[in-house]
Amino acid sequence: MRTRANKQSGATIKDVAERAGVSAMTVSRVLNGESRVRNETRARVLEALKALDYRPNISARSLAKARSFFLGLLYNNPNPGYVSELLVGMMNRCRQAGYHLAIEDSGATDSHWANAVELVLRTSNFDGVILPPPVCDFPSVRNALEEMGVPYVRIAPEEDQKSQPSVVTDDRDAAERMTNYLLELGHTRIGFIRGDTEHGSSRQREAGFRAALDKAGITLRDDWVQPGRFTYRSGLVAAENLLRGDDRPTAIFACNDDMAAAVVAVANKLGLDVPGQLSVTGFDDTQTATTLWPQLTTVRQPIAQMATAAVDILTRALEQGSEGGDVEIRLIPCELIVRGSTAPPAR
Amino acid sequence: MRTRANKQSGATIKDVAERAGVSAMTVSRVLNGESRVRNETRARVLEALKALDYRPNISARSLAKARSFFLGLLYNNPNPGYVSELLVGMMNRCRQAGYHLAIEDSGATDSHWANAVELVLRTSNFDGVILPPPVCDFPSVRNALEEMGVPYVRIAPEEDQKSQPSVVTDDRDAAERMTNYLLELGHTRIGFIRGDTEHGSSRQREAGFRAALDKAGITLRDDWVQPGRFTYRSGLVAAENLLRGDDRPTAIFACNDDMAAAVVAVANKLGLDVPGQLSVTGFDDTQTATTLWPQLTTVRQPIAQMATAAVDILTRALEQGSEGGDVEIRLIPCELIVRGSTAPPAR
DNA sequence: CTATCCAGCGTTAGCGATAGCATTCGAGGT
DNA sequence: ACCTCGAATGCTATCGCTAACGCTGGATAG
Repeated sequence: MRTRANKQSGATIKDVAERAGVSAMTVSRVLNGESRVRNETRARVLEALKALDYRPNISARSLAKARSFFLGLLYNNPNPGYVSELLVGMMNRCRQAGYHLAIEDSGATDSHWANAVELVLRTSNFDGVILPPPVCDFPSVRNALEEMGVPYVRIAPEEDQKSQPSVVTDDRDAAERMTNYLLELGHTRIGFIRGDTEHGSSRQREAGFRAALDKAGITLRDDWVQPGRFTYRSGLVAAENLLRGDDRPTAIFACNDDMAAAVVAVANKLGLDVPGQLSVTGFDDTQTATTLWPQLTTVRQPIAQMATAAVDILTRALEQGSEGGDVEIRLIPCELIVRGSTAPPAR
Repeated sequence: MRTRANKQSGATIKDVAERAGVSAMTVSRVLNGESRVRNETRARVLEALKALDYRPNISARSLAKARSFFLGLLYNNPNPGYVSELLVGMMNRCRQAGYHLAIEDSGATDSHWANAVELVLRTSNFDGVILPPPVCDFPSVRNALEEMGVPYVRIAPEEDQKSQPSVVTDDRDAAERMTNYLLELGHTRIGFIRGDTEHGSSRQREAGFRAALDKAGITLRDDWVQPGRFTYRSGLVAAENLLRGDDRPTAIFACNDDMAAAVVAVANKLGLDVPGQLSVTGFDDTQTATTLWPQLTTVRQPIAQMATAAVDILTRALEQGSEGGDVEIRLIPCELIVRGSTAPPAR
């Protein structure tokens, strides 16, 4: 007889029942905090539970309940800081909700994912799946999930925001507020560095930036919008393009902190004082933002909050089953954080 | 009847068996690539499998096999880059080995962990657990695991390296090699910035550093060994202590890249050229090392390799069961990476 | 005083898969 | 022709737990 599963003690619900002088069903009821069990009976069961060091067999429970109590996180985010914060937030909430979190990754993008996802789901029985950016916008992944009938939440998706449960951010609005802040400081010559265009948030941020300039009646010069890929290195190139020559912007809005850091580096190399001669803003409020000197004015996304919200939405949907009412959407607003990298333009 | 578990298609092994005109047992055998099944039969089963879009129910399999096919990663590492790389490495290997990876965290340290770990294991049935640093050296965690009879591997543990399966690094040796490299460049005035003393690797690195100096017959000045906590900020303080005044070291060995970056920042502020007037070395070869200018000479730990090794060791031990032979220890050597932050001392 | 109801608990029947035999069937030995 | 043997496959009993329903006895209603 193989006792590997229950290791040493290996007390089953039956053993507990026997010791407490009740049926296994009653023990199960106590365990699940369920319905009516007399207090005295409950006490006896609890005593037996403790005495035998009972540990429920999750597989058996899952089988009977037709639920695995595992949520899957399908991620593919190259930003370790982001992922890390997300993970911690999710884990905490999962524990509270009685779920576990399993993670699956694949370095690939979009098309390669269909197979990976199918494979994963074929061998996992997740109750639900969480899709952070950019995976949340991969059609192949969403198709696979829908075909297999696996519930999922998306975090900060760009498309179809309303059709599926998701946690959405106001990237666009935050970018607009950030731009307004620069305008209020007196800047009119503002450069922009894009993020990876595969990320929806990247496009949102640009949209917000443009909207603010538009409303202020400022025309954006084409050569002041530079491509970037969220990496420090891409930021260097973009910054050099923006800052060479004398006819340069007095402020630069970079789509994330790493690229903003690159701007600061280039400015230093060119002998431009930040923020005296050049204001720089980032996005995300990662570690980089405060590691740098001067510290970056940036936009903070409450990542942990987004993580818990995602778990909440998903577990709630699972509890409700399919009768569940509306598609739940939760908006988590970003926060503008002003630090030392911005100032009024030199006159 | 609730079909929630198997969602739409919901074909069970029985359905497959029926369609293929065999017994469920035979299907199971095919699925597990097991023993003798006639080719023709196997083909029929495979066809049925595909036709019905069969997906095995992991819970049922786990129950019958007394194995969950889930490994738990208990982590508490504040370094997102490290964790992230670890995760990816583990996930890939887990997938290959037919396991899933579940993660559990708790912000707490040591003592607080006992409860957390117990709780986790009580509700999870992990087949085994992986302990990266610094959790691998928390006695409370190890005790809990041993009491519950859950197999585990440790990554880069400091204590009891031989008594339990683990993946070990040669931090000490690498630190010695790095120091020798500085000595060979001609440095004799070398400062050192410690890491978090809770991490075993931190102590190992210091030991290696001291050993190299010893062998070279160089006496280390007490005030040239500064405390640090692996953070950029702690590096700033340490660097200022080391570099103020004229009687300063010509090289600084920082226990990780972030602190080395801080040293470079302080040097720049003081107008010291790196590497002309000051050589700086880091450890870990994180993103920081190459983001900086000049790029850091550092030590690279093959984290992904350590991750896969850990999974390998654990799964192998699980397959073997308890008869398994020796405790498996795998050494993953570090690599010295020379970049631009080091040079011979100015004369 | 009897019918009704429900809290409190037990019984039964699976959930979907696999282990451990039992069974079948054809090949080869004597 | 009978027996042995092993490859290929089926049968049955779990694995540990819970849903669904059934039974009991006392409180309540009429």
